[in-house]
Amino acid sequence: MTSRMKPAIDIIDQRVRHAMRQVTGIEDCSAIVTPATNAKFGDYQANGAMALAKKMKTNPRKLAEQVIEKLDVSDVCQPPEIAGPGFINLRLKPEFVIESLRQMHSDPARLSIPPAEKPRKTVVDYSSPNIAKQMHVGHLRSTILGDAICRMLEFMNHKVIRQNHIGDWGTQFGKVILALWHVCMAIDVHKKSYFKNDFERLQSNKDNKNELYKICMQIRDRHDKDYINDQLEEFGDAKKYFGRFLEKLDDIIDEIWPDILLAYRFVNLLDDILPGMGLRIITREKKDNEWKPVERPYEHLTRKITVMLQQGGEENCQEEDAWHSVKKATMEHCDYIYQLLNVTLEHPRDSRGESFYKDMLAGVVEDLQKQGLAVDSDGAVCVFPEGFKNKEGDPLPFIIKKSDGAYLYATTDLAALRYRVDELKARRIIYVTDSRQKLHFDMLFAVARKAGWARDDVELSHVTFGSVLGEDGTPLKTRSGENIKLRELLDEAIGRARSVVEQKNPDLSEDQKQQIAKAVGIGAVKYADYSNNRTSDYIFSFDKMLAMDGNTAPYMQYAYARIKSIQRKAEKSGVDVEAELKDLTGIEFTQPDEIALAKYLIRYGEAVEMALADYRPNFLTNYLYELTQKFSGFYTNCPVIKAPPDSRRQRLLLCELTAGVIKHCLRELLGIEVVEQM
RNA sequence: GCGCCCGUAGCUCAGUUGGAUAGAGCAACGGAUUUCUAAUCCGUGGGUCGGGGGUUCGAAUCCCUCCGGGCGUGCCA
Repeated sequence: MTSRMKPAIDIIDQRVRHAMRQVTGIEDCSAIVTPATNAKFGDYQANGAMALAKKMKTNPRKLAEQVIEKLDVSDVCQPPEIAGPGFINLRLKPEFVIESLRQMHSDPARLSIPPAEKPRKTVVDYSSPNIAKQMHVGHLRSTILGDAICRMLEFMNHKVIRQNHIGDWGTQFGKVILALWHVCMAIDVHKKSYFKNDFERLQSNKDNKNELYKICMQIRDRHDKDYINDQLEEFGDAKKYFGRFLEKLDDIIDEIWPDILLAYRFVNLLDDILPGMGLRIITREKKDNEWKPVERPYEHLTRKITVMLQQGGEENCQEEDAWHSVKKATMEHCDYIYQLLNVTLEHPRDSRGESFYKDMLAGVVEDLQKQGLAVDSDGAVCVFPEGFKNKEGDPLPFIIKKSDGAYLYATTDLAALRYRVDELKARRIIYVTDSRQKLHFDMLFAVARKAGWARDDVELSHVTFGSVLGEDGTPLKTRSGENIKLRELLDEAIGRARSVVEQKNPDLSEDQKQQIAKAVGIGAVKYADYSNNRTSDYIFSFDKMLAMDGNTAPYMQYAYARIKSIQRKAEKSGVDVEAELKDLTGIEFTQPDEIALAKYLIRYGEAVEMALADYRPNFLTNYLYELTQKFSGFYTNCPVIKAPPDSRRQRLLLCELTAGVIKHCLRELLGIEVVEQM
């Protein structure tokens, strides 16, 4: 039976608080226990007496003296000391440190970290790629940050429900369908990929308005002709070619996938350019049960398709299959990236895209109207939550239905939130998106609270993060201004790691080299992200993240590999490491490097706690970095294999636990692989 | 205009409800290798914590103000 103890800092905090309560009679005293700022003050310090003395207007030093009289920490620390204006300094007892190490050793799965006392069912909403787009750097942070949060929560025994809120509904829905139609026309009618040519022409003329107008007019003319050509009167919209094309789509989609991606970008680009040009396009609308050709502004086309689809109905049902095909192909790509990144997100298990909520959207709007929270405003349906103002100082709207009848992400997010609370029984919902969406989530939460869809027993939090920047300090893009594909970025990381392995350790087998390159390359990208404070932007640099010095994945992996090497060598020289660590009595650390490492090892639980409290993995990486630095000092000054048996045994223990912590933190909590040699 | 975030060493960044002398890495300079992986370690220099004011035993941290930057701000997500 293994016993698990709270981190020392929590034990001390509790005891000091108790003592403060006894002295002052005040219930909620705050002990403010932190790691000592300087080793000469001990291991921990309690600053709470000073803060409390201020509140009570008494002498802080005297209060501190009264507190330590009542303070019983004799099982954990040496007698406390008071310093300066009223710091209470605490030094861990060697026996406590050694006992803690023993417990960690006897509990390799948890390293003696107790699970949460009150597990909470938690929904984590993260990654959220878009349909018909390849994942790019913009998805990196949400995906891996969300993954680390899920891993940490699960480690602490919370029930986690991952929700990949895929962007598969809304405006881009119409764009995808239009893009598919272009691909169909290109293949079946024109027998050539005209949109590729058009796309390039539009791009290369982006500063020449006259030329753009001419190109758009040509595109419009072809579109009109194709559109009329694609009609079958008795069936309605786009049936002659497009209908047949959709029937075979599933079989050919892999082959034409690059075309679909390009056509999608073509439609997007066109949508950016068209407004203000006044070009009109032929389409049809059903009036009195009869289809009538009508002219509409070209730029309204994708929106029109979107609305048709959101309205559903028999006439609009042909796209359903197309939709599934595109989604399937997109998610296969995403799954590949997830596997490469080693994140615990799987399609379809964790997917619940925007489209999942489509039938709940009307109900969301209705219910808010019934409650009197949603009102008409300029033709749109809006909620005006308290405390939000626009530039004129007027109430800021949370728009849940557009004037053209379409729903927005506000509506979808409300429906999703309601579903998560009512159906998934979430008691905490964590949204991992970039900080630019802060206002949206603040308003979302305000509306959900006001509507009674999230009560006080449900915690809502928006975990924000900054942008990934290029070396020039602007958002990371290719030279031509496009988002960098995640796939390409990761491949390059692996390639760079590979060449380092090749250089440093050419004798390894092909398999080993590739395995190390992958672990190091992917690990480097993820670790670099984790080690930055999530709220700030950071500059992406392969050279820095793959450096062997400093707070990088390779440095941690190297430390781990060195320990493994020691253990292998020890075995080779006839030491049975496991047997040696069976009996852990009579240990006594004498070397400063041993003591520093031992004391730092037992603080792993503290680091996990801090990282989870604020969803900041950089606390974990900071801890790992300090741990490995302390290990390096130990490694340099304390030989293991050549040490006398008693000394060797306790040094092997430190090695074993250091490796255990590195591996657990990297692999279990951050999803970064370790390697036995590198 | 208003709101949110940010400004820490030449560069990239940490800094745990306000705590003792503000820390790393890179770059620069100087050392260490017959030694368990030198993909390493040790040392040196480098700071008006954007400026100013305030709160107090004590401020990079909290408040005010100014300067500089990023993002957001009614029908994208």
